[in-house]
Amino acid sequence: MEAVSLRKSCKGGGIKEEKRVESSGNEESFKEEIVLKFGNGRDDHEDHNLKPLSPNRNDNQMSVMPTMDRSSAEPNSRASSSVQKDQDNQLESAKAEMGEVREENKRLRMNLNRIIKEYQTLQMQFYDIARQESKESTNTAREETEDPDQLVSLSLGRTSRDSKKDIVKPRKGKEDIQQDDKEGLALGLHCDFDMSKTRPIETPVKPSPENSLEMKEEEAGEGWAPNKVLKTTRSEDDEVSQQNPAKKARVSVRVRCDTPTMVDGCQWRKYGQKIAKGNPCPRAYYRCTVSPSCPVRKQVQRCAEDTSILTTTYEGTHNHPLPISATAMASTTSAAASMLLSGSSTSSGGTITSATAADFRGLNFYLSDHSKSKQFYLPNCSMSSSPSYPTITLDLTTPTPSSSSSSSHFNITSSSNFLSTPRYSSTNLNFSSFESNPIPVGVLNYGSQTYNKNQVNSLSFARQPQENFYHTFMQKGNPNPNPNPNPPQQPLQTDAIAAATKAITSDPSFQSALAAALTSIIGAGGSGGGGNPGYQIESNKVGQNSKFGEPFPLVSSFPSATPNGIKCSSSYFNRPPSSANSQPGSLMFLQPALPPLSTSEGKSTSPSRDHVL
DNA sequence: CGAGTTTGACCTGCGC
DNA sequence: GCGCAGGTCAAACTCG
Repeated sequence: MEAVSLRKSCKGGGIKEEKRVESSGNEESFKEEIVLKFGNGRDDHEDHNLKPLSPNRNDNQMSVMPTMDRSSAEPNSRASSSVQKDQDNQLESAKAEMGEVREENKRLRMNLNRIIKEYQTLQMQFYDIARQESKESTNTAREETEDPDQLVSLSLGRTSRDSKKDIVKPRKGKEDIQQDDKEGLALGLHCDFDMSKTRPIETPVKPSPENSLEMKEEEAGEGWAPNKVLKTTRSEDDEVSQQNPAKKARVSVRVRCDTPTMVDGCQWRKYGQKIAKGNPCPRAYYRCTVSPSCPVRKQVQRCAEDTSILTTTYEGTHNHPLPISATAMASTTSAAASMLLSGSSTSSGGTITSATAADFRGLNFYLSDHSKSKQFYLPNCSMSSSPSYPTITLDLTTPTPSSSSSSSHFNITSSSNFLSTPRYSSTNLNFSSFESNPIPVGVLNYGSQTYNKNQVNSLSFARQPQENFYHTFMQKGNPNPNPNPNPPQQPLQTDAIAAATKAITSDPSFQSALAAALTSIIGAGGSGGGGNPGYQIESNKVGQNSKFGEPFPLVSSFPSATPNGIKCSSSYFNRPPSSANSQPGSLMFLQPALPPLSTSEGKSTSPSRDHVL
């Protein structure tokens, strides 16, 4: 996909040429794209990245051009010379594009900085308001500030209790977290609350300036009218949903696995099963049983046309502490949900919503308007989603033949629908083909603090220069400059990096979503084959065996290089610590700071993890 | 025997 | 108002 656009500009190739390039050499093309995207600030990195990668592209060209020459009936000698020229032209145009990308990155960075500042300002303002409110309701405040469990509670949405706590919780939590024993976990989670403090989405009763703004946008834009939610919610969720329309955001995770359900670290009890229309495969309904009052539910259904694809839809907010293994998924879904809502409700400018497909290049970010189409974007999975709920889908399956991303491996595609102010939207993150792409396992570093167990890699989403971020990945993923060390592996890495970079610079809230998603991918890729079949998806009962009373590791480690793919992307979520025996790298599941569910304030100020962490 | 699953009935929202 | 479909309930059943 990216290769197409690049070669277009370089060679002015026709459609036929583009198609060939895309089909035969997109992996190398992705490398090239990554270089362009990441080589934005420092020449040394640019050079380092470009030089070893250029041969790849040339090799790719060599493999492609003869075919094209044959089609144009040119002699071989002329063909080779033209290939040389093409290569030179490509180099030049690539350099030119690098410059453009550099400029773009600068702009994005400036935007990001500005957003961070705005966020900080608004946060301060909100804290002042919150303190005033907390004085008025000191009783409730004391109660809830004394609840330590809230520090590790993840939210897909917000509950009324959460909101109170959010308001009450003083800012200190953000600093305390860094000294917390459970740093890795608490960090993101706490940031989540920090975000929620600045984005009190569930207080229609007590409208603050932010809230009123949000409500306006929701009603006008997304149509997240509270009335509608009130209608659709039922007894258990009434308390929550009445106050929080965003509570109903759903996150679907599509994984390819053969087991009945995927293990996400949480404890579920099946309470129903139904044959949904259009899909002969029954949909199973599960309820979180970690806490009796936990309102979180999930639906599990196999894809009708590809029964190996399992779609798990999460809905609701955990009102209890989560084990690490569960927070991995919870953070992913939460991040995705937050991204969905912030993205779908964001009016414009500087965020992912304004990014065009061309901007994202390797990224595919699908948003479908459920008010118009009730189906997910993937034609091979027709699981319908309620039009009442915005749904984001993390697609962890291999790309389908009909997928527009062809063989891209990390796709977050922005469709025009995204820009069309959908009433109810569905977002799709397509992290494809990681089965065959064991990514180097790194440590996700969401801020200035590195939560690094084995000090193998440092994958920074916050303050590390992108060049380092990329370079680290490249070193790990492709230590050998050999043009074809392991073709299937590289694209995912580079694509993921490109995706991360672009997304991060585009939208801080998306940063969290992407970070969590990357975490998933990395873990999945690393935990796959390599003689660890036990890491593959487990049955529900197996998952239940990991009782929550047992200690959960703070750090989950995975083999960094596994030749074989995995069958279920979520396998790592419940992976026992003992299984991390052969890890050259390790992965710590940090909780990305998730702006809980979007508000207009969050949109305009785009809370940044950089700031929080 | 307790916990979890199955499954038919029931409830609710929505479109016509 | 009616029918459809999604979602939930709860008694019966299964399993360890």
